[in-house]
Amino acid sequence: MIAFGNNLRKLRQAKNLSMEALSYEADIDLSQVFRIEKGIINPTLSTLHAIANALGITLKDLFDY
Amino acid sequence: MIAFGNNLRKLRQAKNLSMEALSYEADIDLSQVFRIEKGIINPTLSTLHAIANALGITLKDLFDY
DNA sequence: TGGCATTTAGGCATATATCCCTAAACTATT
DNA sequence: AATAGTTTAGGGATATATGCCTAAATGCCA
Repeated sequence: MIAFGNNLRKLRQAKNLSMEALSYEADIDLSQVFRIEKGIINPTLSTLHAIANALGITLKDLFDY
Repeated sequence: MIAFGNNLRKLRQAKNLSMEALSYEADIDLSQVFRIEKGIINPTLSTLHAIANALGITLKDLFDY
């Protein structure tokens, strides 16, 4: 989960998105983005899907690390 | 979520595993496997990770559909 | 047809993901 | 130094994922 969070941060920063911008695009709460990147929580598939969409990538690519 | 469930069922059957066998290997409840394949619930990353491991594939491959 | 494995179904309790909130800490940039 | 943007942090309420249980329905093979 921590590995996934690190990868997400990398992907987000590569698109020059702030956590707030990503949370807006994905329609998930900023606190969730923070906790997911930190590996504090264990996101659900729907949240992962929303994040992938907001990043303009597929779920498959979200896990390509 | 339903699409993911259908794909999971395909992957599981391709390995000739029953839901019960997969639930045992992944150490998750049989009722969860059923509900995930049916798209009734929204699994967490840790559950998805356990399923991928039990299938002998990566998370990336679990979402390759 | 009978029995066995598998899938489908639902109820209940517990853990926790998610949302909404406030606010502090950190990082530029001026 | 001061302001603005961003990240980090945590508390509380609600929704729901998960585990455990029982049992019915379905499929399959002897």
